[in-house]
Amino acid sequence: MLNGGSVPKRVTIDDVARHAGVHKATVSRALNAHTQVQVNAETAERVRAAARELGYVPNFVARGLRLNHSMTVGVIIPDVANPIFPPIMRGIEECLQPRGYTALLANTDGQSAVEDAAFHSLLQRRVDGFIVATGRLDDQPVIAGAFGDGVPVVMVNRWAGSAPYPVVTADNERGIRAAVEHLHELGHRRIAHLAGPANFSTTHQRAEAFSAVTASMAGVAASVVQAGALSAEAGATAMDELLARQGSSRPTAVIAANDLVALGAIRSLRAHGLRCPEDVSIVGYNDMPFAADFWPALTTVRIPLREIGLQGARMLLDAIEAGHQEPATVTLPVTLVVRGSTAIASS
Amino acid sequence: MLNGGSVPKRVTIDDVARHAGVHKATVSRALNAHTQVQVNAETAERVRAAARELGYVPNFVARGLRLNHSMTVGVIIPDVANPIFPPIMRGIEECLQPRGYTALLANTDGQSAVEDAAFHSLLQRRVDGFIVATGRLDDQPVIAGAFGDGVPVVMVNRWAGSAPYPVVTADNERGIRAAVEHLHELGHRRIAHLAGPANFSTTHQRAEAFSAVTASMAGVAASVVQAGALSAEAGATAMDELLARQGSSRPTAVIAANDLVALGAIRSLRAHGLRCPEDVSIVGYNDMPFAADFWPALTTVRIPLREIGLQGARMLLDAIEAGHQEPATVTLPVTLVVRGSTAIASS
DNA sequence: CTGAAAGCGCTAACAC
DNA sequence: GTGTTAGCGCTTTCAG
Repeated sequence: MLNGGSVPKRVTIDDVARHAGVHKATVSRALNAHTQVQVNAETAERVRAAARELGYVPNFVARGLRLNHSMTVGVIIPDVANPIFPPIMRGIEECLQPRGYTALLANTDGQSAVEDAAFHSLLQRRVDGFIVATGRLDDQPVIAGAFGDGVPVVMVNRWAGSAPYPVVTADNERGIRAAVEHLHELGHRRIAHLAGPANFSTTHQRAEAFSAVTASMAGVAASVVQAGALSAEAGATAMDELLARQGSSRPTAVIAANDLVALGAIRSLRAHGLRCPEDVSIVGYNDMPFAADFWPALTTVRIPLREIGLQGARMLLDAIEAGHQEPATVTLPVTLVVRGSTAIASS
Repeated sequence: MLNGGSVPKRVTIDDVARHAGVHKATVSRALNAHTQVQVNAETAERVRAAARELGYVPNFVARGLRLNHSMTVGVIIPDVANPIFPPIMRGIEECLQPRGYTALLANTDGQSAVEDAAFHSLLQRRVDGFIVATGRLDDQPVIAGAFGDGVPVVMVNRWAGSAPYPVVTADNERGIRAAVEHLHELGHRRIAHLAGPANFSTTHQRAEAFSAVTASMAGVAASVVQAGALSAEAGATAMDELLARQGSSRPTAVIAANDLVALGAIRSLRAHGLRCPEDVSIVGYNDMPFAADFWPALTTVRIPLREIGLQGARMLLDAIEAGHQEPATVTLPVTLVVRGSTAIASS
């Protein structure tokens, strides 16, 4: 049996004090970089030695209670298993770790109830701030409520409709424009958009941009079909619908709301005996990990996932440390990555 | 400006007590499911009303300090962006959340120094236990040291050499056996293994199993080449080496240490003008997300990632709540998933 | 430069 | 059924 029943009592600052023959206040001062100067060099050394010998591990929760912070931030995402989030989280961690913070993670599966519960749970744990990736344009009263609690929040990737939080996102308008222009240059004139849910800021903007950009191009016939979700299944269904409805004036190219939807569209094409890119070109969005290993390798708009996380975390920590935050919006640049799923229009 | 400079003072249990006209101890009792019975029903209702009106959020860190637990577990993984970990984390969360725990996440990139720092940082935050996925067969003194601290640890997927911790993993021997038998049935007689690092328990076992299984099969010529890491790049390099070295007696099938290595092997094949599966069959390991969307769709050994996380978390929480743990090993079953990357041997 | 004392927000004896 | 008291482990005035 490991740890047979009784946990060995953890060593506290008092133990170290006793062992070094000083008062615990002196130990505290000696061990904190900030206050180290206040204590005699050799006393400090004696304290450090005592701490080492006893295997002292400072208790951050006690310290946090006293100092009113937890050095902890809550990260709320829909689903770690959605491939765009891991890179964002890496970016977040990259910023947090050297600054002494750690992330408390919560998945919500996009369900409001779970989201509220997670938010509340993290609030109870006194996280110093939130990074939320579950923004929806329709109301999110609970998240919006953090505003009143004075806990800083930054939105990443998507933003919320109601709450005036800072957000770091990528440039949807330019991404879509690049995709449309790429297809246009390849000779495509009938282009469709497999749009994502209208209550995500990202997919909403992409759909708007698609309409705006195609409307301004002479000779381009644009159509939009709605995908019910940002999944391959929904993408396949939407593509089925497009293929059924269009008859002879079928589009020769489609821009999907994201890579998962694009993946579904490719499956649908295959199921209909059509080839990508020979019969229909497809462009995705996000450049999710392994997008280059699909068949065909996906042409897609790359968004700087890691950078979004990094900047979001940086903005949050700055706000935490400053004690207030400004509702800034930072929009990061995107780039079109041309691979095998787009080709010259055949018809 | 949001939260203009001064954070609104958080409401405490004392505020609620004052507002409800009772003592804070009564508030505590009224609000804790456990002790609710001790208080008069209408007093309790008055307290709840007061809490609601004031927007009281219990402070878990204060409570944790008093109760000596944090309702928090540390999850140490090499890299969230490695596709096998998100499903494991989902499994972990699935168990943690309903039981009131939340996960503190740390990535280590497989570097011992980072790992030690993460471990220490989580220890300072007084996590109630650890789930570690970074096991290595060679020594990990810091992780092993947790043993002495009396903090429960469970290893998931990989295990460590030195520390006697419980572990939940998948059956490597059977997985490799299934892969070899599948290839044998397809007529392959020259089979190679692209082995992973020998200091991971998983890839070590797979390599051992490969040798054992092929040795017991008449007429099978087996060879092993070492991949330097579990990445597509390392897989491609290893495959290059295999292709260069084998000359005319080139293997007709290869079993990779994992899907990433398999992906690299496929790229190498393509670079050499060889086709998969027509010229060489490839089987991966893990059935990582999107393995079915690669080209060709990967035949691979599926390991129950989510289940590994789920069970690992369950074992940990049980140990935390019991106050001690037994060094159990649970080995979960695997299944071979046959897709497009394996075919009948052509030569 | 160091010690004494107070208190962060909470819960658990212990009274009554 | 409810109030009083003490104290979890730490940092920070305030004295000296």
